[in-house]
Amino acid sequence: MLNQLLVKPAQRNLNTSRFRLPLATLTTVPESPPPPIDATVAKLVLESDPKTLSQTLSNPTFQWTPLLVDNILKRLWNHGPKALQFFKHLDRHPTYIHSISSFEHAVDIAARLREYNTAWALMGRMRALRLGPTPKTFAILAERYATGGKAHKAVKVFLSMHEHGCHQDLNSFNTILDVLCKTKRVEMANNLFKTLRGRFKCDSVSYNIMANGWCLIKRTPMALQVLKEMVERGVDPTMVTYNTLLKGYFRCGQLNEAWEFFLEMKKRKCEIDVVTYTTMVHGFGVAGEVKRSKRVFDAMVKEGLVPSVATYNALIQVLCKKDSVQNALLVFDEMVGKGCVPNLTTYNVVIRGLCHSGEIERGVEFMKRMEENGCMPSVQTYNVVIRYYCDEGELEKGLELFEKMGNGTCLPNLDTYNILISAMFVRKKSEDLVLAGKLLIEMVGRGFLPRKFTFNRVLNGLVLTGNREFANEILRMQSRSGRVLRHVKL
DNA sequence: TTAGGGTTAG
Repeated sequence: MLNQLLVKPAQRNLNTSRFRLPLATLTTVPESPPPPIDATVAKLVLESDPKTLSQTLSNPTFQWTPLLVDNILKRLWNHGPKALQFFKHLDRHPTYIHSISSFEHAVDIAARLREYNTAWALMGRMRALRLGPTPKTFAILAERYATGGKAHKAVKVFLSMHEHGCHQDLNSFNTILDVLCKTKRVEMANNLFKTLRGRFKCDSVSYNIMANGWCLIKRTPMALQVLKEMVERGVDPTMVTYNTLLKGYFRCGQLNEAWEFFLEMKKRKCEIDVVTYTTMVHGFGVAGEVKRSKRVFDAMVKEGLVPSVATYNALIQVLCKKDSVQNALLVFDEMVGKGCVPNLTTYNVVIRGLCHSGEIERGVEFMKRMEENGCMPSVQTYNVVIRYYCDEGELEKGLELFEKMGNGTCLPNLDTYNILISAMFVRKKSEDLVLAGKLLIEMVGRGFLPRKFTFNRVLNGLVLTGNREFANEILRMQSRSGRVLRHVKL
């Protein structure tokens, strides 16, 4: 098993005679069910040589459409460099022209890799083709700057929109406020809000975004202040405003205040909605008040409101965490019985619950079940199961799932690599450390930056297990990547 | 991709 993994990605899956066949032939291979075309092409891109990729993609067998290209980019999401390679090669195609949404995916991917120059170049190309950039393109770039720790750049992006041929309006202003708030730069958002709220004629959405921002950083009094201000300025609070504040109280562990606020909402004849109830079910439950959580759920049904998938998910998670998986599964069956279709989150919550109570195999069964029900396991699903396998010392089973991800349609992400690399230190075996090194190299190649801690840990591990040569190889890779993370002397 | 409720460890 380990040996298989040690093979470089390019050499993996060499049963690729299928690969060279035109796609028309591929569909006749008696394999059931045939993978969707975007999965096939994504795999082809992953395993092909960058030098010949253009030629491969020029094959007239491929019927490129914006939808197909978008789906391929989504599949390659967790292999940014390959995704961009694919996009750029196709950009040189003699007849096909990328759509706005494909460009926006590419901008997103480039900015996530912190290749901001590439992102700007793509936007320049959009403009040259008269496809944009659109307000959404700027929103994407701003969000990537903000999540990459460059909030000031995000604001600059917004302020410079008009210079790139894109008009600033209230929507784009609200978007930048939201981006800053969601990345916890609430003070910065507040400054921008105070400075420009007159110019953009802020509406309830703007105030709701700010209130939510303060709640996210647990400063509920400031959120109340926003509520007060909006009323003073003649902007009516909405259900979103109230639900935001309610959630804020729960986030701070202020259960009594949350309850009082809920009663106040009722007293003022607010049309308490399903979001209000979901917030309550979740809030009381995760605080350990399972009975109260269930009571709220029952009260909601009694009042004639229909629980949504999110409401069921909240209750199921609460039962998994604070009660028993058995009871959570009863609720799962109940929701299905009532015709409420479980979604990805439902399955992920149940699978985590099962794994946490030591029933990993049942969790894996649920993975099969979700697939049968047309809900494909996500990278989070895999990560949960892999993590619990590793915690239980079943590294091989975790690696088996990891292999399945690589072969199939759900590429591993940063978390997956971190989980597996950490697991490689448990047995203190030389071969495990070598595998950790291979994983480290692979993740860097896919555009994920390991933390310094991870780098040093792997290097130290390799040196201590006598793999000095390999440790040096990793160091060379590290210096090639232009980042000096080394704190270890070999 | 203009706002609020479900997945992220005890």
